[in-house]
Amino acid sequence: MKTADWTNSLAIRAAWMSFIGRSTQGEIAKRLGVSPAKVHRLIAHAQKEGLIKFQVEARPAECMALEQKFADKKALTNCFIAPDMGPVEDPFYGIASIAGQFLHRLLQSDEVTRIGIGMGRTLKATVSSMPLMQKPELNVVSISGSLTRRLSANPYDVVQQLQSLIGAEGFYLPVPYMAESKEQRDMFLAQRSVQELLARARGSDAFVVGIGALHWDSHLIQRRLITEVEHNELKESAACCDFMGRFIDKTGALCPVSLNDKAVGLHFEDVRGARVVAVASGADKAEATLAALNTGVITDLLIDEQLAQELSSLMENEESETAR
Amino acid sequence: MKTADWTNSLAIRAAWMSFIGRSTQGEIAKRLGVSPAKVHRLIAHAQKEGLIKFQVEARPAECMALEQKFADKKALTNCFIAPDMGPVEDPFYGIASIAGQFLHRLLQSDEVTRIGIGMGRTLKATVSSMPLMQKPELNVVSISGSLTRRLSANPYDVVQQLQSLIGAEGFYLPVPYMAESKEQRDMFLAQRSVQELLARARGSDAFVVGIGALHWDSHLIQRRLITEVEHNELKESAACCDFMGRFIDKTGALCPVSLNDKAVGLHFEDVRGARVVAVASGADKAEATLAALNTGVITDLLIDEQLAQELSSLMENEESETAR
DNA sequence: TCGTTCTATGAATATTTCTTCAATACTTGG
DNA sequence: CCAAGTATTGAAGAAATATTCATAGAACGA
Repeated sequence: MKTADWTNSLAIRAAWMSFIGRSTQGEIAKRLGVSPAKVHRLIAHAQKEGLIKFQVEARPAECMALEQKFADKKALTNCFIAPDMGPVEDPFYGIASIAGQFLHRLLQSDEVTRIGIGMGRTLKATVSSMPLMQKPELNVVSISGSLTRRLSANPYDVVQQLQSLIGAEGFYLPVPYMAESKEQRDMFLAQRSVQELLARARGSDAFVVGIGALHWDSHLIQRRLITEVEHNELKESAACCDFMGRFIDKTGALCPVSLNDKAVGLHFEDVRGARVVAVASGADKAEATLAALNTGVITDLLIDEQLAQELSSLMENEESETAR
Repeated sequence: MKTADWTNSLAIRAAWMSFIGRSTQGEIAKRLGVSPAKVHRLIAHAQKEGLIKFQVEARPAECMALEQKFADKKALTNCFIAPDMGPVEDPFYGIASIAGQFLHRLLQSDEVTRIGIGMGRTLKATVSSMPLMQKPELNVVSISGSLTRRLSANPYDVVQQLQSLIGAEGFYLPVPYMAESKEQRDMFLAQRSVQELLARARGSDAFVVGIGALHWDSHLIQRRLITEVEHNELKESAACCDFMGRFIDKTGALCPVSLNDKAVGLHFEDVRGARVVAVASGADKAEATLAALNTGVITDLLIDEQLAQELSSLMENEESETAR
């Protein structure tokens, strides 16, 4: 056995003894014939490798109450809220953990043979926290262009990652998220290969999408996916959400902006009626999330508690406005 | 909110912050506004409630090598070996953890709508370590009598536990594991209800069974499921394994003992060809496990490393004998 | 072969987690 | 309403875990 293998094996064994067997590192050290410090390092190594997964099989009552509320008011099949954990190293880990589990279950079930995947940091983190699984017959397809306008690869693309995680086949859409113009979009859409990929995407059994907020620091701006001119146009309109590349107002209606003729990916109307899982996190996504929910296409909502809190109060306002 | 609910909610939140958020108990205490000692107690509480699950997504190379060997030599679909963790509080926890995960996956998949369940400590521990899941449409059926000869309930019966874990319907076989005599067995089998239950059991998509070793301290003797006379008869024969209530020798053939006309549950020939998952642990089960494997009905084997080691050397012997 | 650099190790130490203990609050039976 | 028992609490101390540091050993280039 090679040294690296042997070290790894030892690390895994130490991890088992520590987490499953609940032995102390001292006991493990004695049993394995190494120093306690080494045991600690072995376990730390195994953790960094992502070999060890924790799972808390419950959520605080406050979260569950909000889940119920959202599910009722917005007719959701499922709603899960990751508890707020204060300022931690990785702010996505909570939502990623809960969404990862959900997605894992969804993909295990034999209902899904083809899954359409969107983009975003939260989605990326979600897939990172999923346990290994084998489901080679699954099709993983991109539902939106996954390049920047400069045609460089988008670092938040998750198809690749999910594909290799489950040993499945992946289909990218090698076009930008947003075309430069309506004409350029039509040019992309005229391509046979793009048409085929979009048709394939449309035929998915389930979709997993992120929700984009519109702020100056949102990744659309930061990553130069849209120009400042386009952004100003958005600001003039009532747009508060980028949902699947379309810009909508808080009622979930499309806004009359030129950008709405530039997205290359699937339209949210293309997925209406299918299983649509939305994953989002951060209180600043509240308006956007409400807007996306109001399109009525989302069936499953996975968010963190901060967003949930904010969303809850926004929904209160929405109701009192409607009542008036 | 009631006090108990609130405490629980707090415990769950503390658990999230500790395990998912990786905060120290001190940080959590500050954030939650309680003393560090209380945080520790909250987390300990959540652990005792079984709300926190650990998972090590890998096994040492030594285990995987043995898994491969067994899968090849005995034509298994799956083989998993739980790493040895030395003397720990609960010696079943390792195998239970790995078998629980396996069973969880098996039941998630839509292949299984009815599952036949055997008996035993290892099986009991396995079900205990399974995560909560909802699958109310699943049928859980007992494949063997689950009472003692004195018709008291058997503490190792797992149907009840699995049933309530997944919110499914459970079917017991309200007869002893072993009848007192062939005649008594026939009397039980003549009962309409028993026939129906056995027919239902036979129709299962998958079976999960334990493997019984024959020692003086085995639970057959200890729990007075057989008499000393019967046991002596077994000793005269070459029997080394109780597999689904039938006594077989190391080649997997039925032994000519009167006890083999007394089991009330399904015969292993009834399940041949179906998915048969065997769970066993402990080096003293090695002969019995080899015997059970040699019947050729087992498709999936879940054992611990001690048993695997012993089984491996027994298989070496078996081969050299056959070669002769 | 030698020297340089980088990595891996265990002892020492700092930090965190867990347990004990004394004190207080909360039940419960009279 | 009171008293005795029981459960809960935080502080303090014990145990375990994590980090630092000095050193030894391997890997690489000359």
